[in-house]
Amino acid sequence: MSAVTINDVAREAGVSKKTVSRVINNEANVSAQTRDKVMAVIQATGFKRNPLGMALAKNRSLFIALLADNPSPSYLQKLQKGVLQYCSESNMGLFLYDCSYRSPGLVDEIEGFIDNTLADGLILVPPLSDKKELLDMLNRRKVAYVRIGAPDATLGDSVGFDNQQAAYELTRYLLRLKHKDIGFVLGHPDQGSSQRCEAGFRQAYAEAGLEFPEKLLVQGYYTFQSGVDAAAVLLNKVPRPTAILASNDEMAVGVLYSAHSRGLKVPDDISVVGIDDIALSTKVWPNLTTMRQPITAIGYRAAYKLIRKLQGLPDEGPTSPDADLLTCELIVRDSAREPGRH
Amino acid sequence: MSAVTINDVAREAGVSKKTVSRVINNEANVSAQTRDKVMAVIQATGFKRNPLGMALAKNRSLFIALLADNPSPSYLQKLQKGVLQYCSESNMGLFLYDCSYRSPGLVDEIEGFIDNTLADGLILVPPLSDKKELLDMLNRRKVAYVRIGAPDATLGDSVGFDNQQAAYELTRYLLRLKHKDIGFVLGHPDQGSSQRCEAGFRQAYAEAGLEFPEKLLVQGYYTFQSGVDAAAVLLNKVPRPTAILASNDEMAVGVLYSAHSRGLKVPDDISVVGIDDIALSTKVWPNLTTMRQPITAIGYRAAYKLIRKLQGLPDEGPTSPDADLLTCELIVRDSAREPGRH
DNA sequence: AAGCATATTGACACCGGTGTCAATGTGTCG
DNA sequence: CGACACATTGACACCGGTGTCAATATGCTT
Repeated sequence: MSAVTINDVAREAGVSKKTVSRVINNEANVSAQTRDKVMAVIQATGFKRNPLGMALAKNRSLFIALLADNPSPSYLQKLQKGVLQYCSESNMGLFLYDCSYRSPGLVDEIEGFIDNTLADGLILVPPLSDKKELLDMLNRRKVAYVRIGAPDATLGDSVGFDNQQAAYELTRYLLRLKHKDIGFVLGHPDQGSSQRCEAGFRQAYAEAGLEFPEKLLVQGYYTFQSGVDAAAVLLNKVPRPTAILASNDEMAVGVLYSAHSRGLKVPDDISVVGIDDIALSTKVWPNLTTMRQPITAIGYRAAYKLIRKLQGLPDEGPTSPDADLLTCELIVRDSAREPGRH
Repeated sequence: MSAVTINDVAREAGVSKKTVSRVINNEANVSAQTRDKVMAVIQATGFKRNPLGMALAKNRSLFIALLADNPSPSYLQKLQKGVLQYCSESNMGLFLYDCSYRSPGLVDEIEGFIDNTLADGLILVPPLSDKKELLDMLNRRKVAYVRIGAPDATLGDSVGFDNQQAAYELTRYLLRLKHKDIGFVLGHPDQGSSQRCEAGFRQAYAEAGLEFPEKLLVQGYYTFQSGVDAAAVLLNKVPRPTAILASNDEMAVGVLYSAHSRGLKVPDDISVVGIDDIALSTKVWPNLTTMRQPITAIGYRAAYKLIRKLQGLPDEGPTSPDADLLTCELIVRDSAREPGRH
């Protein structure tokens, strides 16, 4: 145990606790002489302030929590990494909490979690970040939070990326490759991102003056399995689409799997593309062509926003209104090419 | 904020704080009448005890931390899930801390983390769980921990699974399929598990009365990329091995990738098997034949052991000496078959 | 040198619980 | 009925910090 307390330091330095407190908090109005003396004792004794004592006194725990249900482990992993990074830099602890989006007691469960940990703030991962009842509870309890996902002025701070843009550009890329019959795998119907992706597909078709292939739009749920299932439907269509665009990479990998398992070659027989660029995307063969979402950067920025807010410090990041809508980037790899060059 | 404190409850119920404390801690020697009265007030007010106040008073934070560096995200994900599950059940918070095994300041960094969070105990994921300096520091600081990995009486509590057995059985499976030239991808040389795997390979060959193919033993590091690289070496051998066994699935997936990218068909041209059974193993094509390690169960049990110890309660799990060495199971999927049936 | 503003410091209460110990109340026994 | 064991309860200090405010020291003005 870090046995040495503020009292020990005070006694040793011959000053009051409060003065030591002033020194360790870098407060003004401490004479240089006193400060040096106290600092010397702190150095000598190896004093570290006890976060629990401080938390109790300040009514601020110095912990934040990452709340997630688990659509794509690979995505979460990257996000977590970014969050953790800023937490380390700012000496905040990160709690992890897994919950089930569909659980009926979800809001109560999370309320219990907050009571148990007194986390100062939360980072909400989709689909939790769209859950109105949850946000209501947090607002009522005055728990700070930052949402991962598209900005929505009515829902509070968020950091996300532009799904519509991503889907739009990716569709344009496929159209440019001369694909016309493109199958689309939608995301989870409850999540706003899914609708924005769809809007992006449609926008690209509209701009190209092509009719949108309504029959090739299949529901997915952002999971690997839903990608497999959606592909099973699309690959049975006659004529078969020459390319499939999934709303995230987790599903795109499912599509890839489905194609392989019925003997199709990717990209010779069919092109497959996704959105996100998760670790998984470069572990499958062929590597996935995708729109890169800066997931780790999003996690980092979300933690930054939350912690700065908790500290009462201004957000000193980029100040443009779109600063929290990070941009995507087309990553061309090996899973898509022009059709019919078999 | 959970505005209602123990003082409010005490005032409302007309008893002392201490009596309320007794009630919420289920202590003996409180009259039924008093208990009921206090309980009623607790119900009515929705009182929840403040974990920080309690932590400070008891000098126990009610948090544990999962310390990991990150060899295989998919593995960590599963482990984390098990740990989280027991934490939820026992109302403990779980901190996450990412660190780099190779960082020279690792031990100090972790010591700083402990000072910052006052975590009661740690769960150490390999390769951290084999790091002697780290364990020494934790012992000196009297921080409780449970290691994930093979039992080693000199290193403290651990939960793990029997790598040697896994590698042994998997090798036997390949030999039974009539493979003779099997390439082996070792794990990280610093980790005990890697040596145990190797021992398992050798044991299976020895029992079968076959000479062990020393030339087909290639170093890996438990990462995807190291699997890709090791496979590149093995697939260039003449004659080419008919099967490759990687010491974990993350590397096996790398092998799979390597095989695909040079136009080999799995399992027609070459069989590939791994150990662990992570989520990734069923997202690639073909699905990986592997030895299933009950990763989530290991995480759960590790959290159980740690938390029971912190609570001063006995470990009521299975009492056999091998209780913490969980057994593996062969999962036959599509990545291995008899050689030469092309 | 007196008068005043300002810098420095510490005493003390407080955050929300728990531990110790003494002060009661209650029951049993002789 | 007195003596004693034991159950019940509360007063108070304490865990390790921070906030408030008053006391003292210092510097500047006139």
